[in-house]
Amino acid sequence: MSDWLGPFDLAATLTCGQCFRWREGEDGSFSGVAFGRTLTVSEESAGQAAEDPLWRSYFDLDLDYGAIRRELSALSPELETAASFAPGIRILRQDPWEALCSFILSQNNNIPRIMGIVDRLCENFGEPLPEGGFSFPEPERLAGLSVEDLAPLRCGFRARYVLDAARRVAGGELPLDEVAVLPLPEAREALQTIDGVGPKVAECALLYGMHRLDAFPLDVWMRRAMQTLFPGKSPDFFGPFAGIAQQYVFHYSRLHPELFE
DNA sequence: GGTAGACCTGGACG
DNA sequence: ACGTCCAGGTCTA
Repeated sequence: MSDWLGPFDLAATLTCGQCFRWREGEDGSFSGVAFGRTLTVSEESAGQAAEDPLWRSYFDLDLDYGAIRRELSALSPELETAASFAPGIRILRQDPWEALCSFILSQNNNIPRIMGIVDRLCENFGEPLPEGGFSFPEPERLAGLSVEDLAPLRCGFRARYVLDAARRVAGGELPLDEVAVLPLPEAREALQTIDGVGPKVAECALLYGMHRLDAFPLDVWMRRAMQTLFPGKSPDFFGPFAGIAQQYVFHYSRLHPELFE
C-alpha cells in the first residue's frame, strides 16, 4: 500500500535522465543527495521515505500522475504507448540552481562523464554531510572562483559557463525563485541570458529545477522521437503537462533505440 | 535570422 | 598503439 497519488517507479524516476546524483547499489537501492540531505532508498523503503516531507516533495508524490497520464494518453496512441512503458515516472522537484548548473555541464557531453563532473563539483566545493556525501555547492560558493579553480572538475569549456551562471544568480541579477513563476517565454529568455544556456538547457532548468511542467526540453533524442512518433506536431500539442509527456517519450525512446534506426 | 565549425574531455571503436 | 568519432548544445563567424 502506498499513500501517494498515482504510481511511483523509483528506478525509472531516477534513471530517466533528469538527475545526475543518484547511484544504484548492488541490491537495487539508490543512494543520493538532495537539498543537503542524503538518502538510500529502495522500492520497498519508498513508503518510509515518503513520510519525510522533504523526500515527499522531491519525488513529487502529491501530484496525481495517474490522472495526468490518462489525460496525456488520450492525445495519441503513440503517447499512450510511451506513457504506459514507465507510468511511474515522476518529475523530481530538484533545487533550481542544482538543475541549472547540472544541465549547463551536460551540454555536448555524455551521461557518465556528466555524473563524474557533478561528483567532483560537489566534492571540491560542496559541504561534507554528516551522513556522507557532499551538498551541491551554492552559487555564492562558486561565484568568486576562477576557471582555473574549476580545473579539478575537468569540465572543459563549460567551466566559464558555470561561473557566469553562479555570478548572475549569486549577484541577485537572476533570482531563480522569481524566474520560476514568470510566463514561460519570459523565463526562457531570462535563463538564456546566461552564457552557455541555450534553449535546451533553459528548458531543463525550468522543468527539472522549477517544476514547470509545461517546459519541453528538445534534445537530439527527443527530436528523433518527435519526427518518428509525432510528425508535424509541436510541443504545445501536449498541453500544460507537456514536460511530463516529454519525459515519458524520452525514456521510452532511449530504451527503444531500434525504433529510430 | 538561419546555418556550418569549433569546442574540453575521455571512452569506444577501428 | 594511436587516430577518429562522438556525446542531453551553444557560441561565433
